[in-house]
Amino acid sequence: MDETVGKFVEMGFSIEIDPSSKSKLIDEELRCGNLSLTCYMYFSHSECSCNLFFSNFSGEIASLAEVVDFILCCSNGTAQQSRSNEPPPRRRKLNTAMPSDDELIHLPNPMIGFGVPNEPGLITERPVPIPDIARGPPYFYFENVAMAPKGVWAKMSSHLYDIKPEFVDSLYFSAAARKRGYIHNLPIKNRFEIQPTPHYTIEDEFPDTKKWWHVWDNRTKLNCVLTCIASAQITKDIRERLEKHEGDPRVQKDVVDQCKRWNLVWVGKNKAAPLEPCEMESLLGFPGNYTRGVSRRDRYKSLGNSFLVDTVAYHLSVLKALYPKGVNILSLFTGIGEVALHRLPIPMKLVVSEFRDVEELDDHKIEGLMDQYGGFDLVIGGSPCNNLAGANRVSRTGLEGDQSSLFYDYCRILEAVHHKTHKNEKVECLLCR
DNA sequence: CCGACGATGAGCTTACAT
DNA sequence: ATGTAAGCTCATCGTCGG
Repeated sequence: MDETVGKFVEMGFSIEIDPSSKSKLIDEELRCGNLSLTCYMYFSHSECSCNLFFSNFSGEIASLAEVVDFILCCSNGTAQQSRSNEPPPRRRKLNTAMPSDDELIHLPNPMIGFGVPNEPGLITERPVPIPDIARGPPYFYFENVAMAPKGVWAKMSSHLYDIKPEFVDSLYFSAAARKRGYIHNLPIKNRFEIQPTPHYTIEDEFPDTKKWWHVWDNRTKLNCVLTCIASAQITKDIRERLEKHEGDPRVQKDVVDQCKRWNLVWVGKNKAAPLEPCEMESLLGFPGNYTRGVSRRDRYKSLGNSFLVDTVAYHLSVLKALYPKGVNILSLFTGIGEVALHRLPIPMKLVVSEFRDVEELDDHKIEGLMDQYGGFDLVIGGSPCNNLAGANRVSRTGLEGDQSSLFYDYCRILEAVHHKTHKNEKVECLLCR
């Protein structure tokens, strides 16, 4: 690794490697005349190795010929980095360091992670143990969409101590599906459900819908709650079609498809409507009117971006025995982890959350907060899924996307907390002696 | 400016048939 | 083993009326 970097330095590139970071992606654009390559270096702390990738101007993996041309051009001494005066050309981000087939992470079926209440398949030992370096405290809990583009979960795992993700569909904790992956270093023994237990079917969750529910609509679970809902026009069209073509099985199938597409429930005669914000709150395990105070549209948006409280609380429930006096929490990207903890009930000594911008939370600030409050027991957060989510037609650009790349800030902050925690431990040990 | 609406598929999975 | 079909998804953008 050092040799490779050394050669680049000889060629006139200044590639900075942060020695405090154990795992890092360096994305540097190199230019030479009219040639342009992007260099990706990816460090894996599990393998203590460095992988080097190049992409060409189009964002594809550069051919050997392109790399050779570039190096020859550079050796004439005309190489420069793009940070100079002129703006860099627009380029697509490369999906870097795609793992090979045997490294890809496949989604389990059924999607129950290490087990869920009321279902067989519960295990209390991880099939792949947590590496020593990642053993808590500090504990961490990271969340994102399960069905991310290929290779994303393998990469996120490699940046989080190679801990294998736990994929859980929250339909085992509610009346709606929600397929999510969680990377965490929590114990998995002696988890427990929070009370009261949730409603597991649409009928139990929304009893008023039962009398309007058509027999040919055999859904018992809703689909994943998204950030947008159907317009009133769709409800109107469904009603008109059903009244016009009563009993037509083809129309009925189309209607059910629409209901699945837009997550509609039957709230009147032939009236299929989207959920109200307060109904979504209940479905996701939040207190009533939790998101009240902003526009309806914004409520839907934040609810679509939420955790499912009962799922998260089930995973976090093991903290109750570990921290009977309360948990110091650093919450990133979202304040929803706190709700899950409120419902446990685990006493919370502190929650630091809702940072306007995680990028502003640098190592210095983290150390200051930890000195001030006595460290963090749990770092919880779900990084932005915008560029990973299947519903995104415009910019599903992967982990390096504009929003989703904030994942690396989660890693950075976690690493800083980790580092500081262990540094303090050492001081304590010396004092003990 | 704010909020509601409609148009905009791909990428990945599983299930099933061949 | 391989092909085919069906199903699902923490969304974004421009427009338009208030």
